[in-house]
Amino acid sequence: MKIATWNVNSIRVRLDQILEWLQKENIDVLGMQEIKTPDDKFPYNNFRDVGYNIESFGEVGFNGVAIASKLSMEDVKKGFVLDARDQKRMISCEINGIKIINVYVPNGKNVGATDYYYKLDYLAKLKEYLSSLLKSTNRIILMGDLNVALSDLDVYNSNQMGFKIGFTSPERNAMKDILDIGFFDACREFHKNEKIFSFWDYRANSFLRNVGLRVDYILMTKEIFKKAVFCDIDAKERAKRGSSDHAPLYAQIND
DNA sequence: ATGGCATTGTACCAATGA
Repeated sequence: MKIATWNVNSIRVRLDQILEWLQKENIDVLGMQEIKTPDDKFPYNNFRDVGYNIESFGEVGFNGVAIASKLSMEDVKKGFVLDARDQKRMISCEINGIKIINVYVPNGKNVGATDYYYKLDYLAKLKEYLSSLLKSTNRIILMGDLNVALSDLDVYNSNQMGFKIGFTSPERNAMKDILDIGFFDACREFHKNEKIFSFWDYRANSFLRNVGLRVDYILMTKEIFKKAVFCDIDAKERAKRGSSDHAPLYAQIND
């Protein structure tokens, strides 16, 4: 099974690029974030036409998540009590007996802002949710834009990042707490000691200068990770004209 | 130190992103 996650920054603008990539890479399951489209305007049929089941959980203007899957999705869940602002940030389903959770964690705006505490609260509640889930299954994949860079290897310049949003100690600790309850950071496991990024700002030629961050993840429980063959970031998609500011991540799991 | 760019809605600008 080939799984992927991509912060697409508008599903409507990126539709052709997404469909092309899905088919080229033969992706079975794709979690998307920042679709920026309410469900009544979601391009469902474009996905169905190329062989994907599609579920979305969107809202007007911002946020929004979706899952496209060639395999049938069971127990689709949209909206969780953990979101204090009731924004459209999480969708989950079960595919081949694996619980797949697709999440778009709040970015936090500025360190110390109310949005920052909303983000920390969200991460804490996400951990609680995953902890309770682990009592009933050890087959979980958590994918998405977690908006936190874990280590020095995940930022272009750790010296300049210490007090910036996405790299403060409380955020990184919240993320480590999630890993500590039993998740493997798949991309990092396959790229030890390597600077790898999944996001490059549109501004200041960031991509060409490789000024990036790794804030997108595929996390797997041990039960799933031991079947993983690779996990990588496809920066070629970020290089394309008119792309999202995030690149897709993809992983292969052999069953 | 700031803004740099792209997207959205209702729009000729403000809000959001990270």
